[in-house]
Amino acid sequence: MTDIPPTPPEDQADRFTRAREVQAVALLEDYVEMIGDLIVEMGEARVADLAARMGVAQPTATKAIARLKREGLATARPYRGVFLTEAGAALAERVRARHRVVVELLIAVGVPEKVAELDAEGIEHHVSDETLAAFEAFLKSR
Amino acid sequence: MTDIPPTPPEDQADRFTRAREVQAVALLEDYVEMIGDLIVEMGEARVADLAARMGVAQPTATKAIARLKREGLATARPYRGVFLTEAGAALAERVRARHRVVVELLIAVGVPEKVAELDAEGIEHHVSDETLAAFEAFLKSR
DNA sequence: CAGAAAGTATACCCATGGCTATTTTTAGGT
DNA sequence: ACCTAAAAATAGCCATGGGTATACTTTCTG
Ligand SMILES: [Mn+2]
Ligand SMILES: [Mn+2]
Ligand SMILES: [Mn+2]
Ligand SMILES: [Mn+2]
Repeated sequence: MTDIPPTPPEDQADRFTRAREVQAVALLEDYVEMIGDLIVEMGEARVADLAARMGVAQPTATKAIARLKREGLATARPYRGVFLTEAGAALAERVRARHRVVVELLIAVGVPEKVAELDAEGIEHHVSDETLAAFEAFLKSR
Repeated sequence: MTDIPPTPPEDQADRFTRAREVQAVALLEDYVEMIGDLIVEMGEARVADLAARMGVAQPTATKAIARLKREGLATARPYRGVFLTEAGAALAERVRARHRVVVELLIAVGVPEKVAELDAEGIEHHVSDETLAAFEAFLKSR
């Protein structure tokens, strides 16, 4: 009869480490998605519009764009708009698709639409590929 | 025939503002939950154990405890353990219950248990009371 | 009960992501 | 064309949350 080995602390720590890593990219994900939206809706992504939609001051958006550039997700020419790189556009597409699935799943299990939209904005970033696949399977099989 | 009024930018911004607010309390929630766990399992919550389980260096845990004290969620006597206040214990209980429900819901929609545990650690903080209620109703009605 | 080991606090460092105030550039109107 | 208004960049501030290195207590052990 073997005892159940107690979970070692560093294993337990993994989930927190993961959550912290996710948090670090969450902002980038929301920005690339929003830049993509603006380009589609407006033909271009201006810093002022980006800031307004993200609910931050304009210099905050400018700094976020600087980070996107560093990460190779966006380009920008001073006083002109912001553009997505290949990588940025690809990320935006994945993020947009995941966002949709998360909202749909929440609605499917009975969350009111408005609330689903609100909560999904934070939840989405923590949804792994495996969880996303499970969500899609669940939605299909209803 | 009225057009559908386009969502004003500041409304869109609300969800991002909310996500940022949630993020600010997420760490506190995980710490109080873990402090509660340690007290139950070990009889006391030591800084070193807390740090190990959270996956951070010891001074990082010490600083987090300072913040918990400031927020009225914990007390601590130097070189002795950490304790929860009434408010801290109440928060820990709510957080623990919510965590369980989120994990169960993920499993219920087909997410593998291991993955559910991982993803839930981040997701839980973004689950509003309304969404939590919907999750509970869904789990009950299966 | 003295010395060593372990645990904790403290002092600094860094990056992120908010902000306001100000400067610089671009765009528009007369 | 010029002047002005709007947009964007820059500078400088703050809090948070991560880290190392080191000092200080407490605890254990011979
Ligand atoms: Mn989001
Ligand atoms: Mn989103
Ligand atoms: Mn958590
Ligand atoms: Mn948790």
